[in-house]
Amino acid sequence: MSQEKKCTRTLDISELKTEMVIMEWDQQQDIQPQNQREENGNLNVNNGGVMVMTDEQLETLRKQIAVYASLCEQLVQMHNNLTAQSHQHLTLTGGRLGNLYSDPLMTHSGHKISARQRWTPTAVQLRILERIFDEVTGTPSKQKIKEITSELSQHGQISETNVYNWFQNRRARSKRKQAVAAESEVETEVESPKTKQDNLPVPQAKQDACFQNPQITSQLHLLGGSYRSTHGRVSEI
Amino acid sequence: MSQEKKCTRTLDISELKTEMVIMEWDQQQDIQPQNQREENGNLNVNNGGVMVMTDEQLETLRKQIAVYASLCEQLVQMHNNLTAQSHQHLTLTGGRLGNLYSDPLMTHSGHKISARQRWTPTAVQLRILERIFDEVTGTPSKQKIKEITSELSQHGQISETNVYNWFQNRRARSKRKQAVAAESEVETEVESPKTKQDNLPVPQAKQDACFQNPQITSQLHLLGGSYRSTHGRVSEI
DNA sequence: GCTCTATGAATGAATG
DNA sequence: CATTCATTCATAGAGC
Repeated sequence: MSQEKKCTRTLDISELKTEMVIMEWDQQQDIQPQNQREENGNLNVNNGGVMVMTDEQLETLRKQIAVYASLCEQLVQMHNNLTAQSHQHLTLTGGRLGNLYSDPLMTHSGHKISARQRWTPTAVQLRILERIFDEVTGTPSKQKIKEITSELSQHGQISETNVYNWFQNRRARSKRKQAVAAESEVETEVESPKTKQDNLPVPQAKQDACFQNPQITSQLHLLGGSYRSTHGRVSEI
Repeated sequence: MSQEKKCTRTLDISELKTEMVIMEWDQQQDIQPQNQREENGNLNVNNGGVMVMTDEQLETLRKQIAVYASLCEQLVQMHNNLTAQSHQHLTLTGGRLGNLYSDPLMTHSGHKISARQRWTPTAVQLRILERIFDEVTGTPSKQKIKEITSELSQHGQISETNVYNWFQNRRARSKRKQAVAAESEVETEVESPKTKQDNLPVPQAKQDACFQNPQITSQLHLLGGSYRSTHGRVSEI
């Protein structure tokens, strides 16, 4: 990465921040336009299928949309700056959200490269899973799995097996992580005299000891993602 | 190294993260129905300027916001993937839902502790690993891993996880190499050389509607660029 | 410096 | 559950 690009990025982010602040204001209006259900007292819908709201509320909605639009624009801009050299660019076409459902991969020369086969939790699903994971001890029962699956299916393709596997893996890896963590805890107490490089001229040798700490390491992987920058490969959402 | 530069960016993004949490509240409505917000009185009040709109119109607004919100989330994820340094990650967490997220590793005053660095075996370590790899068939037991780690630590920073991963990868790739080699023998006779991206025989994706809100999934495809649904995990403190 | 590749690491799924 | 396998993601370095 070049120096210039970094500078640019920082700038973009700062601007983004500005917009977000506006959103906070919006949010303080405590309007819930997103709410799909006609909650009691939330929206006043009369018999004619007509909904009544104040100018102020409408204005809030509009502002929120504007903020999001602006946000998206800037995020896209940011992305383009980041990938300015050789990667693909994003485009936000007009205010209208077009329906470009085409997957570039699929449309290229009929060469179908398949999308991934294995399930990948969406951000939302993952959040929910993590929450449940913290709440519950042990692997959820069969019934519980069903419920969770049901809930998660609202946010993307998922099966009970996925959920089951996820909990199995999550538990196992959480456990192992702890074990290793405890291990390094002991190691840190005993200062090993030979831990440093008695071994010489390897330039890479200087490393922050922190990266060896499993606790930290796991947390470093905050949000993984599957974004393939090389070859411009794409797959579905 | 470029630690300072990363640090700078961390500052900006950490703040942005905070704002993003707020941004997300829209989406949370469907996910966390049990979370009660103070909705009463907000939309019913019509003192003075009263706005009347149909359900349809309202729905349009809602959708638009939802689309943008989702877009933003996706964009943020893309950003994370592009700037994959761990502490540059933006995070969208259900902050308003009692899921109080705080990154213990990152003081929001902007001082990062460490960046992720991946382990790189030294020449000596590699030689030892290769030797052991040839000696042993299959995966070394945990005990064995410990021993190896211990030995290798004489020659540089290393953790058991590193060793474990190394063997996993080494074995997997050795295997794959053989398979590909055998395959290409047959291939060369009949067909032109295949790229190594050519695997994954399963044709069409069955996870098209994999993103959270089904009604807006198609619109998310408006992004002409390459990205796909992400997987990832939230730090568990 | 920009791209490409080898490879460390993460993780869904499978197996015992 | 404990391990292992398979696949993919991300990146440090090599090469142009």
